[in-house]
Amino acid sequence: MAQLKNNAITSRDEDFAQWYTDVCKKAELMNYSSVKGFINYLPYGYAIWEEIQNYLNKRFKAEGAENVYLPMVIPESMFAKEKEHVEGFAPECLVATYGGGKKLEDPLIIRPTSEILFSDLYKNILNSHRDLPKMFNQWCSVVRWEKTTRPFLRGSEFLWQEGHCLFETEEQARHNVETFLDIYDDCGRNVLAIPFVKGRKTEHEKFAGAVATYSIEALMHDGKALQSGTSHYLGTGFAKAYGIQYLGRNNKLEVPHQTSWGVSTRLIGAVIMVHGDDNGLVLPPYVAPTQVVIVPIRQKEPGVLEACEDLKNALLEQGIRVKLDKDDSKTPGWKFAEYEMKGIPLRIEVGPRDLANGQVTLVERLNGEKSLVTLDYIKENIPAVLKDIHVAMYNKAKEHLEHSIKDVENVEELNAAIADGGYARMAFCGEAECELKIKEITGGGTARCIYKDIEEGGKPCPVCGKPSTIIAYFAKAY
RNA sequence: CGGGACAUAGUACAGCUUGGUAGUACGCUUGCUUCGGGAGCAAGAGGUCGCGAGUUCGAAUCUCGCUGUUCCGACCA
Repeated sequence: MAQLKNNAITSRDEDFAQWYTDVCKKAELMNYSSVKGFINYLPYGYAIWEEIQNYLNKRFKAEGAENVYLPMVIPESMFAKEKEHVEGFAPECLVATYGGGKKLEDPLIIRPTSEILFSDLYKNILNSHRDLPKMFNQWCSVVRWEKTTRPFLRGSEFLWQEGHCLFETEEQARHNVETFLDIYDDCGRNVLAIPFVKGRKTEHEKFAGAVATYSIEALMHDGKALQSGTSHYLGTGFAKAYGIQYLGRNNKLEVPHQTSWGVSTRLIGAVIMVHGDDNGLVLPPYVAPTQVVIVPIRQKEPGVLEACEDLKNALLEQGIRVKLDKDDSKTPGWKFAEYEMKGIPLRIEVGPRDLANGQVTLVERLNGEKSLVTLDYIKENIPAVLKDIHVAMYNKAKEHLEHSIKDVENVEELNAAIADGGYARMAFCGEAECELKIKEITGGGTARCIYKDIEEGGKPCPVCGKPSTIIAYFAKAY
């Protein structure tokens, strides 16, 4: 383990991976549980997840999705029906084989995802075209027996939401896939201050059992991509395998078109790796569990705490998430460092010196800027300041993303671009074989998603020479 | 799943080579003084040295096995 002072973290540019782990631990987002590959989500980390949930739940419900909760286990016999799906997930399933001290005749698979259980549910409740569309979502955790785990990025168990919908027509289903991908994109733009590239996945990268997968892909500070959300058009494959049917407008049995979409606690990892710096976490204001922290200085002096409480109440009334730290066993300096580690967007320092002039000190986490402002200014302008910070963070991340994108035409250029970090756009035939070769040549570069389809007359694929059919974003990914 | 590193108090580490009383710093508790960038003094609490075998009169230290964490690959949200 790297040599660290007790409360210091590894420099971001010196060792990004270690920096990431340090931030997760020192900002008290998580710690390691005693179960291999499983983490404890600590209050501060979980609170970030709750902010994401709050935003998404509102958006989902506005689209007509309803929250449900289904069993966490799937009988093995039921699992086996959709062939591609099984092949994709079977290797990473955790299976319970004993119950009540007896060996189970039909072992229970801990859900790695719930397409099957939703299909089973829909089979039973769908009768008529009048029941459609059906849009169910569930917030839950899933288990995948990962070989390598990292906090929030890849865990044996992670928290997510999975929406599962049924539609009469392919068109409606495909529209739903787009709608929810856009909601995820909005969540990045409006809440996480993270810009994405988004698009369809290549055949090689798509979800096991899907007709088409779409994803949003973020760019981390170290130049690697992170798949941050997916939306799948499942076609009728699951419906057929699991016997979902309804009586259509024509009085004939029809098979519905299915979709599923999800984001996970991986988004927390994205926030850390997009915005964090050498002082720790930097949280975008709208996902920060605490947006403003008030630190009193010499709080026993008359008037200091009163002024703090007054400010706090004024901010609370405006719906701002504010914390007043009255713990006088910690010095202001300690608190400054602590709240910077935790990435709280704004800090207000309230001490007798400034207060005598009717002022307080306002400090921005993002750029460290300190300014002396009046109490009235605080009471009136914090929402605007938070918004400015959000915009600045989004723009900074967007500049990083856009600056990284390079258009390349052959494998040599692709290799160089990927070695530089960030995304490279290149036309190719879109076949899995070529993608695998590209991965080999570039030492791990994969097609993240498709930028554009080429209708006709594509240049020869740089790998196999067949006509190119797509232009894809390539990058190394987490 | 392969390759490397690591495992000693809540945290970060020393001690191991050459076996013989469990250490340091920070944190924690109590009290006082402090408070505008990780405070000072004083007195305390806190450990079956990851687990299991073996060698030995005696193991944190030597040997073997296991487990976990971490980094780099392969595989996947």
